[in-house]
Amino acid sequence: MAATRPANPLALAVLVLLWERPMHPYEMSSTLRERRKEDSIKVNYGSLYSVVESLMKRGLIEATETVREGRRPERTVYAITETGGQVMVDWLVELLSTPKKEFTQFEAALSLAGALPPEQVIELLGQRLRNLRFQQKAAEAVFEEARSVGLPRLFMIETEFTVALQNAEIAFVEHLLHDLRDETLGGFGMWRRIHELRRDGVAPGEIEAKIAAEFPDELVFAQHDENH
Amino acid sequence: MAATRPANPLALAVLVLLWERPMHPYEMSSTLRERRKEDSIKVNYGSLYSVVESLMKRGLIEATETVREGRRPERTVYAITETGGQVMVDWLVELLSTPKKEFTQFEAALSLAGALPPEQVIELLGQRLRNLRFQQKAAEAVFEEARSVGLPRLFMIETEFTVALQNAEIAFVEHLLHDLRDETLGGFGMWRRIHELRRDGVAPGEIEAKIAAEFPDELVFAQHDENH
DNA sequence: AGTCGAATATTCGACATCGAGTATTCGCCG
DNA sequence: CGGCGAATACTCGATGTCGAATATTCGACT
Repeated sequence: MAATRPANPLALAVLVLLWERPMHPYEMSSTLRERRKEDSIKVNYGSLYSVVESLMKRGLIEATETVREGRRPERTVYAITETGGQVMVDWLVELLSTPKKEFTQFEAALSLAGALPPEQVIELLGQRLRNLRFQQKAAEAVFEEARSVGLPRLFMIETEFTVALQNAEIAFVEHLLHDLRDETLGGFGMWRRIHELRRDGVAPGEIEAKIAAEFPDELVFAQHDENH
Repeated sequence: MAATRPANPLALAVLVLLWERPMHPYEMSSTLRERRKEDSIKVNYGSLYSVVESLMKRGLIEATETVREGRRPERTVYAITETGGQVMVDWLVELLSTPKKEFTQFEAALSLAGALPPEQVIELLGQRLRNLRFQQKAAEAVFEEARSVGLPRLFMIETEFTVALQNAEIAFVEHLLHDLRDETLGGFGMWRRIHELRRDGVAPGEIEAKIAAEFPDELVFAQHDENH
C-alpha cells in the first residue's frame, strides 16, 4: 500500500522539523513559534500530539529516546524515518505544484449575504474595509521591522503571500462596495424588494410570486422552477 | 447563556435556507447544488446531517413534520426558530464585517519549502503557474456562460471574489518565480548551500556551523541561537 | 525562604468531519 | 414490462480537531 499521511498540514511541519534534526514535541512547537510559522500554520497543542502519534502509527517517524532532564516530565524524542522523508517530499511537491480549492468563511458569507437587506450589507462591508486597511498597516509594519533586523526575504515569502492576498481582498471589497452603492449590480432591485416584502410580513410563497412578476428579466435563467 | 452555534459554515447555509422556507435535509443539499453554492461552501452529506442535528440541539431549528411521499424513506422537514433567525443574522454580520485569519495549505507549503532544494521549488512553482492559468481560463468561461444565460451578478459575487484571489495568486507566483530565477531573493545562496551539504552527507550539526561561518550577514537576526 | 508568574510538557474528552456504504424508487429505453 | 442507471435519502464509524485542564519547574523578586 502507498504510504498515507495525515490531512493536517501541521504533520508536514513536523516532518520538516524532524528532517532537520530529532526533537521532542514541545520543542517542535517552540521552534515553530520562534520562526514565526504560527502565522502560516495552525499550531495547536492538542493537534500537535495527536499528529505526532498519527505519524508514528504510519511509520513516518519513530521514537528514539525518552529523556528526563532535571525533574521535568519525560520527553520523547522523535526522528524521521526514510519513508517519512519520501512522504515529506511528495507532500511538498503536491502542495507547491498543484493548486487546490480552499473554502473561506468570507466566501461562504458573500454567497449567503442575500439573507440580509442590502443597506446592512453595505454597512458591514464598509466596516470590513476599515478593518482590512488597519490590518494591512499592521502587517506592513511587522514586515518592515523584520527586514530592518536583517531577516532574509526567503524566510518571509509566506507573509508576502498573505499580504498580497489581503491587498486583493481590499481591492475587491472596494470595488464591490462601489457597485452596491451605485445600485448598478445586477439583481439589486430584486434583492431590496424581497426584504421589503418580508419586512411587511408577506408569506414566503407570495413573495416568490410577486418577485417573479416584478422582475421577469432577472429570472430568465430560472426556468427549472416551472417543474414544481 | 448566549446562543452558541456550530463552527461549520454549512450550518449557516442551513439557517439561511430554512429562513427562506422549511425544508428537509436532502432538499437543502439539492437546493445548494442548484444554486451553485457548492463552489463556495463545502457541502457534504455526512456533515449536513450532523450539522442539522447540532442546530436542533441548540434550538436554532425545529422539526415540523415527517412526510412520507410515495414509498420513499421518511423525510423530516425542519424550520428555523426565532433564536435561529437571530443567530443567523449575528453570524452573517460577523463574517461580513470582521476579517479573520484563515490558513491555506499553499501558505503552509511556502513556509516549509526550504526543505526542498531551490531548483526543485522553482520547477514546482512553474507547474503551479501553468495550472493556475489553466484554471483561470476555465473559471472565466463558466463566468461568461452564466452571464450570457442572464444570471444577475448579485448571484455570482462569491465567484468574482475567488477569481480576484486567484489572479492575485498568479501575480504573486509570477513575481516570486522571477526573483528566484534571478537569485536576488535574500537568503537564496544559503538555501542552496544547505542542500549541497546535505546531499554530500554532512551531519546536521556540522551544516549549521558551516552555514553560520559562510553567511554571517544573513544570520545577524539569529542571536538567540547563542544561548544553546 | 517564600511566592508568583512564565515557561515547560502533555493529556483528555467532547465534539466535528467526511467519504463510503446502504437502501429505495423513479424514469427511460428497448 | 423488465431491467438498469440516476436520483433520492440517509447512516455509520474511523479519524481528526482543539481548547481547557493539569502538573511541574525555573527564575526573579521580595
